[in-house]
Amino acid sequence: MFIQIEPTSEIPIYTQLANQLIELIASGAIKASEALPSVRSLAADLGVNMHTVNKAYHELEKKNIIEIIPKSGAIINSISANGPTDMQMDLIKLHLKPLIAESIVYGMDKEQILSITSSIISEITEG
Amino acid sequence: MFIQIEPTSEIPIYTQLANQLIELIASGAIKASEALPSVRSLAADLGVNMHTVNKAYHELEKKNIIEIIPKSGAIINSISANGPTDMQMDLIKLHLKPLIAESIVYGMDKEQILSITSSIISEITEG
DNA sequence: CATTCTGTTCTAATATCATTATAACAGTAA
DNA sequence: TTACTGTTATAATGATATTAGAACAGAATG
Repeated sequence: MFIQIEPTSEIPIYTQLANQLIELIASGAIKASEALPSVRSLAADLGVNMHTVNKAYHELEKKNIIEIIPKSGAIINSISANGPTDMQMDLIKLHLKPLIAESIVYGMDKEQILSITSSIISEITEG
Repeated sequence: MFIQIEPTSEIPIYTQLANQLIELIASGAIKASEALPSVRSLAADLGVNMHTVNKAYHELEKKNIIEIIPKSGAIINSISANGPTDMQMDLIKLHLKPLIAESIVYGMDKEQILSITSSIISEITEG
């Protein structure tokens, strides 16, 4: 499990962790029905508190990305074949919009924005 | 100035404000060399504290989107003709990556992601 | 020149969030 | 039965976010 936490980042540790787990799933490095490490073991590996990891896992569960089985562990849900739900789509757009607006203000045009988006997708899916 | 603040949002007020100002600039609703309202008047309009607006303005100044002239006011910088600086580009990518990874996990493919990105750009630039 | 407006700075209080630390509990797996 | 699991509870600490009030000094305006 290749995860790197930066304790001094302005991004909360549990968010960094959730984001990196999402990237690992998106890349295929972790696959559906596989189990995530226990909150205690991952916390020990990363040098953070158990509750911090637990919080990250519950964030992923809220997004329907993993399923937490009480007193047992967490397993990864399969990637939706139907695409995102309306709610998922709305949240993605909500967070995407300010970033795109910022890109425009920085002087990027439509082609440039689509180009870096495309390159990030390749970066994730092709490693 | 069409700005809507949701006090109960999990997104801090100063971030909501900064984001909406960025969108107004990206859309052309506010143009370069125009002055932003004073922190006191905008705070009164929005029903928030002066310091909250001041914080939003300084966020925009850190991003080189506006220039704050001490004891005078804030004016909007012109959109960069050279495109983003390396630092600006890196930050955009850093924040874009987890969103794109999340989209992939939700079952979106490359074309769908590029499609909604394109639609958001149109939404911003064409109103 | 005097008034008003401006951002700046300071202190202060409150609320929320993030993180860590222990500890105990109850279900699961070996 | 033993070890491991997520759950829950309490507590403390530090950082943020927000509001409030006040004073200061430069800028704009009449």
